[in-house]
Amino acid sequence: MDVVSPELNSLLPDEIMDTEAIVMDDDPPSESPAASGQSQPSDDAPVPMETDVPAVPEIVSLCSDAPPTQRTQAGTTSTTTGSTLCSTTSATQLLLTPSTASSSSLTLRPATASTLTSTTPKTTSSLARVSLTSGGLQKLSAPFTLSANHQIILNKVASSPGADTTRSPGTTTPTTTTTTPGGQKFMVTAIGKSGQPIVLQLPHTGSKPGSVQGLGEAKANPQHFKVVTRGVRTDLKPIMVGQAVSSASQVSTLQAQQLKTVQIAKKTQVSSAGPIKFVFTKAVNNKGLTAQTSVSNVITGRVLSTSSPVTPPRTITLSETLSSSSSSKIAISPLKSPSKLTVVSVASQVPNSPQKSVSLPLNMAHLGHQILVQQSTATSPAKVVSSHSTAQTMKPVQTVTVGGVGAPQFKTIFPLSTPSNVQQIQVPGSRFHYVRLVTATTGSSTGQAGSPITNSSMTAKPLVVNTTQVRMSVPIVPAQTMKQVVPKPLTSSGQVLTTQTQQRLIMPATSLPQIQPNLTNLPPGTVLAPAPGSGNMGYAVLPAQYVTQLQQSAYVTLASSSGFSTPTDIQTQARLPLNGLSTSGTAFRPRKPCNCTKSQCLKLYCDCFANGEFCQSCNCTNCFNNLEHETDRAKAIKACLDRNPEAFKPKIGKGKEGESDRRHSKGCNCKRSGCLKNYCECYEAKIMCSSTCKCVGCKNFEESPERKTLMHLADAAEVRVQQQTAAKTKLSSQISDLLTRTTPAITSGGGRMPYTFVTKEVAEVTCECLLEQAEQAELNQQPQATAERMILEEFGRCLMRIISSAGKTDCPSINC
DNA sequence: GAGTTTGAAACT
DNA sequence: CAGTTTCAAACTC
Repeated sequence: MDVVSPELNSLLPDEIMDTEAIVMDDDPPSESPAASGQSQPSDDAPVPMETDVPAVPEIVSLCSDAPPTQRTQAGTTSTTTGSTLCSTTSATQLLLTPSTASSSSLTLRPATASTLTSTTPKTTSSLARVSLTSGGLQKLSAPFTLSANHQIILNKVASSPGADTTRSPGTTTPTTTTTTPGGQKFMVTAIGKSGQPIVLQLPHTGSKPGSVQGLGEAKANPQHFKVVTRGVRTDLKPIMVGQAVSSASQVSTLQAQQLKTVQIAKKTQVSSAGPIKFVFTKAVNNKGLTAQTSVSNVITGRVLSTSSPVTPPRTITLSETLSSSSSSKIAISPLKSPSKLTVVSVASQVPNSPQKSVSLPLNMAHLGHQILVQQSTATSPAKVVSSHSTAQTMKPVQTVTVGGVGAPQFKTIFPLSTPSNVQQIQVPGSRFHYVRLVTATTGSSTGQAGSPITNSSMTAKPLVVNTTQVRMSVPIVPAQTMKQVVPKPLTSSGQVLTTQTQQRLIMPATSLPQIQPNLTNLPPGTVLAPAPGSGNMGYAVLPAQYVTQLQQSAYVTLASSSGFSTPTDIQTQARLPLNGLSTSGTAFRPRKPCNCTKSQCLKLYCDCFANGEFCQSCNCTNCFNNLEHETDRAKAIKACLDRNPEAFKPKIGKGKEGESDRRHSKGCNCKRSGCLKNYCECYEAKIMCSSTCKCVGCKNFEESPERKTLMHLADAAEVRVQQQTAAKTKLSSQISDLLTRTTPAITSGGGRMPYTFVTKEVAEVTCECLLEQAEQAELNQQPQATAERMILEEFGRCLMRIISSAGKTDCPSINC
C-alpha cells in the first residue's frame, strides 16, 4: 500500500511539495495489490514526494527491515532478520531490528559508539531491565545491554517463534520499554514475530550530553519515551507518530499485513544537525499475498524501504520541527495557496462500532506539521490498533482513525499544539474517519509538558473503520501570520472552534455523508469543523484563514505549556512562507471583497469561495459563504469538486520542465481582450499565455510590443503609486509628529494655542471696546478717518491685553 | 456610480 | 464536447 496514492499525489501541486517535508519512499509495485485491495489499486502505486530534507539531517528512524525471503500468507515468516530496521547514514538513527526469527532478543543499538559514549557514557556497561508486555497483559522482563556498538539488545523472555501466527485478534503486541542512560525511554512493541530480536539504535546525541534528539523532545525534557513498534508481523498495525510511538494492534490471524514504516523527520531545537527523522513501522494487511521483500534504508534523510515478502514495508516520512519549524515542512498541503488545507475532524463518537479501529498515538507537540499517513486496513473486522499494550501512562494523543475494508486508507495525524484528548469517531456510511480532539486543559497539560509520552489508550477512543477508501490530507497549518478577523461567531456549543483551544475540528460529515468532498481538493486552507447548529454530527468546512488566528493562540499556548515549543518556534513559524510569499506581506493583505449578488457566494464566480475563504467584509448579498450556511457551503464545494476535482486548486502553477515557472494550468480563453487586460487570467496573474491557452488574438506573449508597452506603463504606474504611497506615509508621519509635539505644549500650558485664550467672551468684550470707541468718535463728531483710527488703536490695545494675558493661567480679562 | 464589456463558470 | 447562459469582475464613461 502506498503512503500516498498517485491520485492524491497528482492532486498536490508541485509547489506544495516543494515546501513540504514529508518524505515517502516508493513502494514496491508488488505490494499494491495486497495493500490496496481490489478497490483502488491505483492508490497503491508508489508516489514519490518531495521532501525538504536538511543538509545535515539527524535521523532517527525505525524502518522495517523485512527479510528477503518470502513470507507465508499466514503471516509467518522465514526471515532471518526479523522486522524492520532501517538505518541511515546519520548516526542518529533509531533502529529497530529483530535479528532473527528464532531469536527472542531485542536489541537497542545506538547508531555509533561515539555518539552514545559522548552522551551516555554509562550505558556501555549498564544492564537494564526491559519490561516486555506480551500478549497484552503479560509482562516480560527482559534485560538489555548496550553493546560496544551501542546497540541495546532487548532479549525477549519466553517468546516462542511463530507463536504469534496464531494470535487472535485483539491480542496486544509485546512491548518493550527501556530507558537509555541518557534518560531516554524507548518503548518497543514487538509486533513482529516473537522471538525476534529488536535492535534499537539510539539516536545520535551529539555533543550535547543529556539532550535527547527525539520527536518533539526538548533538551529540558530528556525523560521521555520513544515507542518503537516492530512491524514484523503483518497482522499488526502499529503506528507510531511523534516522540512516543506506541502501538498495539489486534491481529487478524488470517491475514498477513504489510509493514508500513513511517518516518518522521524532526529538527531538534539545539541540534547541530538537521531534523531527526523517525521511521516507524506499521503493519498493514497484505491479504496474504506474497511480495518481494524490500529493504528500507534511510540515506541522508531518505528512506529506502525494504519490504518483506508478504508485507512490503512502507515508509512514511513525517517531518517535524521543534524550533525552526520553518525549515521543516511537514504539512502536505493539497493546495499551494496562501491558505493551507487543514482538516480537522470532529464528530461524535459512535460507540460499539463493529468496525476496526486504529488509533494513532501522536504527540507531535508541534504545529505547522502535516502528516499524511495512508493505511491499508485489513478485511478482518474489529481491528484495533492502540497502544494499550504498553503499561505506560501516556499523554493524550492526537489520533486519526482511518479505516476501510480492503482499501487503502489515509491516516491523518494532527499534531496539536497542546496535549489533547482524542476521541475517534465513527461515521457510519461515511468515507471519512473523524476524530474529536478534546483540548486538554492548561493545568493538565502542564504536568506533562514536554513529555513525549503518549498513550492512545488513555484518551484516544477506538476509531471506527469505514468501508471505503479514505483519503485525508491534513496539512496542519503552520504558524503563520494570521488574520485577526473572525468571520463570524460560532454559535454552536460544544465542538466549536474557539480561539482559546488548541484543537481544530474538522471534517464534515456525518450529517452530510453525501457531500463528502475529496479532502485533497478542498479549497485551500479548508478546515472542517463542526457546523453550528448541527450538533456533533455537523461539520463545517472552514477556511484556513478562519483557523489561523486560532492557531496563533494555540502556538502561543503551546510555547508556554508544552515545553517543546519556544518563542523561537512561534517566531519562526510566523515567518513561514505562505504560498511562496512571505507571510509578512500576505497575511494582512485583505482579500478584495466580493460583490456577489446571485451566486450566494457559493459558486466559483465568487473569489472568496474559490479561494476557500469565508466572505469577510464583502459587499455580497445573500451570502452563504459563511459558517452559518456550512451545509449549503459544503454542498457547493462538493458540487464544484464534482464538476472539476481541481476546482480549488490554484490555477497558476509551475510549468513544465524548461518552461516558465508559472503558468496557467488551464489556460485562458480570451477573445477580445487580447489577453492584455485583467479579464485574462493569465495577464491578471502576470504570466504570459502558453500553449494551453485558447485565446484569440493573444498579445500576451514575450515579444509582444503591446505587452511590453503595457508592462512599461504598469511599471510606471506602480512607481507612481509607490511614490504617492510614500508621500502619503511621510505626510501622515509628519502630521502625526506635529500633533505629538503640539499636544503636550497645549496641555502643559506652556504654549497655549490662540483658541484657548481668545474665547467668546474675550471677543465680545473686544467688540464692545471697539464699539465704544466708535460711539465716542461719533459723539465727538470726529471725522471718519479719526474714528477709524480710534477704533484701530483700541483694537491694538485689546490685542495687547489679550497677548499679555495669554501667558497667564487665568482667563484673560479685557477692560476697555 | 452606473452602465458596459469580458471571460470564466455554470448549465444544457 | 460544444454551445449557451449566468455571473461577477474589469472596464469605461
